[in-house]
Amino acid sequence: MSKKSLEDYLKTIYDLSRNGKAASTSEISRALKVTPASVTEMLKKLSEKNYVEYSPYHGTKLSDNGRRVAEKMARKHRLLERFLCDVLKIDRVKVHSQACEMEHSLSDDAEESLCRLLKHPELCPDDGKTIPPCNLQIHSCEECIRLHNQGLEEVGKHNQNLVSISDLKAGQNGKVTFIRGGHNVLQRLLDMGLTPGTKISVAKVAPFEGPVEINVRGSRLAIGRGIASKVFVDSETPIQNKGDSYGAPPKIEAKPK
Amino acid sequence: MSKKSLEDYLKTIYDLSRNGKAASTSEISRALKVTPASVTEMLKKLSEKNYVEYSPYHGTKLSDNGRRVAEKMARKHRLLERFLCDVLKIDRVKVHSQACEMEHSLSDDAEESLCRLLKHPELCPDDGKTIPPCNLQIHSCEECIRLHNQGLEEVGKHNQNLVSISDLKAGQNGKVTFIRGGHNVLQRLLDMGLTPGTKISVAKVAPFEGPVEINVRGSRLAIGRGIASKVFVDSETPIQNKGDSYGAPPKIEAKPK
DNA sequence: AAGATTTATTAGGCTTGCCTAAATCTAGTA
DNA sequence: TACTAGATTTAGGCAAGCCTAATAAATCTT
Repeated sequence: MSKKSLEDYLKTIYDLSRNGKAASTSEISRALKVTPASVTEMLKKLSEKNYVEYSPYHGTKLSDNGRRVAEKMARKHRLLERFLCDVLKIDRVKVHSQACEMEHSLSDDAEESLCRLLKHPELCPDDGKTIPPCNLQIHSCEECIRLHNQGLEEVGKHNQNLVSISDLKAGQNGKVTFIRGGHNVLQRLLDMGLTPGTKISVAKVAPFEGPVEINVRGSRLAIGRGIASKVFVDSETPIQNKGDSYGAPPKIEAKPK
Repeated sequence: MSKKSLEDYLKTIYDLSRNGKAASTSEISRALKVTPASVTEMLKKLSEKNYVEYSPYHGTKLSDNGRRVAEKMARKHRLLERFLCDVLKIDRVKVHSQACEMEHSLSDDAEESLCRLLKHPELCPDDGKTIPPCNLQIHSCEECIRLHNQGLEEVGKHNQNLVSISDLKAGQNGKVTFIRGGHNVLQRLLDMGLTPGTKISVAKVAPFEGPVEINVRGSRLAIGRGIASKVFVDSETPIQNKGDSYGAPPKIEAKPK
């Protein structure tokens, strides 16, 4: 399977299953402009390689593995859009398709440099979706800049699926792992005791972009949605599985030749 | 034929035939890391589509058409190297391979913006080769900036194969069409009468990067190699055909089925 | 200038990702 | 619960780009 088609399929499934539901074959087919038959074929391969959980006739979801890849692509795509838009001043309507082309060939090195160049942006210019954080083994954008200034080229990578607190539902919990933003943000969070390593759980999520209430070290804390979106946790409870439309997915088996 | 393989083959042939000689099948095969058999197959297709002049057993050269594509790719590649190197500060040894990946997906829009962002660079950081000029219908980098500041998005494109005066051999001639550089360069050339539209011919080329003597409007002029490399002409005599290793290339015919 | 060596081409296959047409499953409706 | 429309999967094919092995042309040697 070529890198490009792997990435395209995973990205598509990622986008289609953001609501927690499994992506249907026909949705994928429409999004990628290939026939449903081709999609089925591909899903079997992706499932074999453990990128997706494919349940014939019932839809497809990403595995942790697949989500990792998809999130990486989403990050590269959105950073590229920002770059094309903010730096190269490309017409906003052309930005999306050009980023789609380039996302497959942007190296991880270039991705990180681009992130620093763009000052660690938060949102995609095209659709306002948040840009997933990097997978470097660091705890904040501050640290990224500091390490880079010190000339440390090689920074370890982790593979966690980080989720912003603002994307968590009430009841979910996790450990603070990454903070997006500079001095100010970092300082404010420090003051509230929300430093990397801290375990939190979400108590209540106010509707309409209102504040999020979280439990930290026994006490209750309300933080605005804005700042919550800058705090990423390594989630302990599986996210987005409540809209699950089937139980234990019947494993697909390779047909005998 | 996919865009990527088309571009890869043409770029390879372009690089291999810079000395004016036809590229051999085995050289291409080595460069692209595919077997000679695969190269032969591809050359037939490229020849059918008029990208190359393929003379079985005797080597391959780019057609004007093919050179245009190859030059475009070379430009994108080298601009990308500059960008990765100068702006993203990517390790110099990694820059070439990353640019190779990205060159196929960089749009023409982005190419031009990148050129402006990088201040119309002249040389590739990797190997010091010159970056081919853009194919916009303008006569200098000055004009590019001016038009862009006026917010004129759409500028016509021409399709000429521009060649730097410093790449011409004695006896070749052409019409000045594009000048790379800002005010200073433009002014100096203006003073010498070398403005866009002027016809020139090369009288003598001094060895070891020495000056180039050219005939302009009846008088003789010696200019340094440095400034000569900034003046591009639309060449009237076919360039690089003296090392020709075969006469009229026997046309390949499609075999009957 | 005739064989030996290198270089290039042809023939025949393989894999990937796509397609169309036919069969099969699911879900909604009577 | 049986039927049907729509969604999905299976079966069989095709084109692109690559490969290996066999053949043919060009070039080198003596």
